[in-house]
Amino acid sequence: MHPDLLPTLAAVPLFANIPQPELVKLAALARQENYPKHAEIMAEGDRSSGLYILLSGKVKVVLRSEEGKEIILAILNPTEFFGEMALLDDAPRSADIVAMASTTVLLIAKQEFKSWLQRQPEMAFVIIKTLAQRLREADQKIGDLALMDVYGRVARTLKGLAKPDIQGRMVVSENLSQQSLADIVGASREMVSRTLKDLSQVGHIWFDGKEIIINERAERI
Amino acid sequence: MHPDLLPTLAAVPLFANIPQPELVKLAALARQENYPKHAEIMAEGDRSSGLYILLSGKVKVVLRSEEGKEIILAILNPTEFFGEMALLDDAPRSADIVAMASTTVLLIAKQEFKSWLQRQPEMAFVIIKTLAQRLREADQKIGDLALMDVYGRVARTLKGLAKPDIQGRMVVSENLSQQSLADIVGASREMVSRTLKDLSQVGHIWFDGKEIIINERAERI
DNA sequence: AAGAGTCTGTGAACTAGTTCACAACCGCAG
DNA sequence: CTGCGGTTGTGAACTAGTTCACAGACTCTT
Repeated sequence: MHPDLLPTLAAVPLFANIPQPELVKLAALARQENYPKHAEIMAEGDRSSGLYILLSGKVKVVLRSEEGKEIILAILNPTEFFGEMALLDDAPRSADIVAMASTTVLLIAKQEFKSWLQRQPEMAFVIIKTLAQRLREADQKIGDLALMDVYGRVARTLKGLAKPDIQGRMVVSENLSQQSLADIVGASREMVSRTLKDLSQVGHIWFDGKEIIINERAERI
Repeated sequence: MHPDLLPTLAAVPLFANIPQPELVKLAALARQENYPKHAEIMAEGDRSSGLYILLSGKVKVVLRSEEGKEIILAILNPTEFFGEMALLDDAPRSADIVAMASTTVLLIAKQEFKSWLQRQPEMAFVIIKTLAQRLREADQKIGDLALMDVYGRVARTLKGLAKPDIQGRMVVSENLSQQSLADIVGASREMVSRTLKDLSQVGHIWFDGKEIIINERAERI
């Protein structure tokens, strides 16, 4: 077991309210796995292997068409979990999980997790909240795809990805390629390129090296 | 209280495993409400009022753009519930609920529901499963919108709506207008009209009065 | 520092889907 | 039966977005 696993576990929202000694037991039972960039952590159609907790790195949840087009459903960061859905309803996975950087995950076996869920009803609530949150975001994305044009989707996505930096500016730092952004908004890479140009010409965004700064004063970016 | 409420309640999946006497208490606490066709049961931005259980009728969950375009996120039928999301995370509603026919709902107050959830952990599991199911469907819809053309989306949607009838044929009976179908797949009414024509010309579907029969033998409808 | 691979910008042709406009149709209230 | 609101079919013009093609910029690696 990795030495600093325990403090990391304590920071996972899913394990909030779980007493320290219990976490130690969990850490002993769980397995750590490492994946290089671009590795497929789970593939569509897989039967569930367990609950994954992202310890470091970054993963994307994607769907792919036969022609190779892909859409990113979500990007997950450390302390977030995935794999719970297939776990809970025993249906095969419906999306792929791909490492966007070198990442390590903690894998909790299905049975292990289920018995935990029974003993720690608090965890069930965290899961409910997370699922509700994700469903809300998914519904919004459906709305965006059906009701907005590419310009609007790109603008909204940037806003969603931005986090305040030290100077209080809203910054998208992710080091996100135009292709990834295109896969998030469901548009072609070229279209995203043109849209970013437009947005920066109107003054809604500007570039600082690899980062994108967002002008919050524009109400309708 | 409506006389045959109790048997109806017993059929609600959310209340599976809840002992009869408890259900009686619940029925006493809950309120019934009626809505005519087209009525807005909940509007976007509302604060949560409680958990709604659909007793009879049919509702749609929709998002609307400023220009009046709308996309149907889901259609709910009796025994299904809604309103749980705003309830659980206290965020304002993100979609509208509109009656598609004359409908009656059972409204359980927020506090009521929450204390139930505490006392009946079984209910939490049902909710988790339902949310997981809905999230799965939402993700699929995102994939459809981003990766398929209108033809594919209409075909898939029809398949999803179809239910086997007495003769074992897969039938969409819902009495669904082309406009509604268009709002489900995220396309224009005209496009749906043309697509249905195509699908029936190729022999993937055909019409029997108001019903649409789906040819299952076509693997790739 | 050179070369390979990846990412970005942009013009031009193309196409899926929208929008508009209108005729025909259906079902039902009076 | 008659008329009227909602639904459907279809042509034609238009447009947002895709696809293709290619040039330039950037960034690793060795």
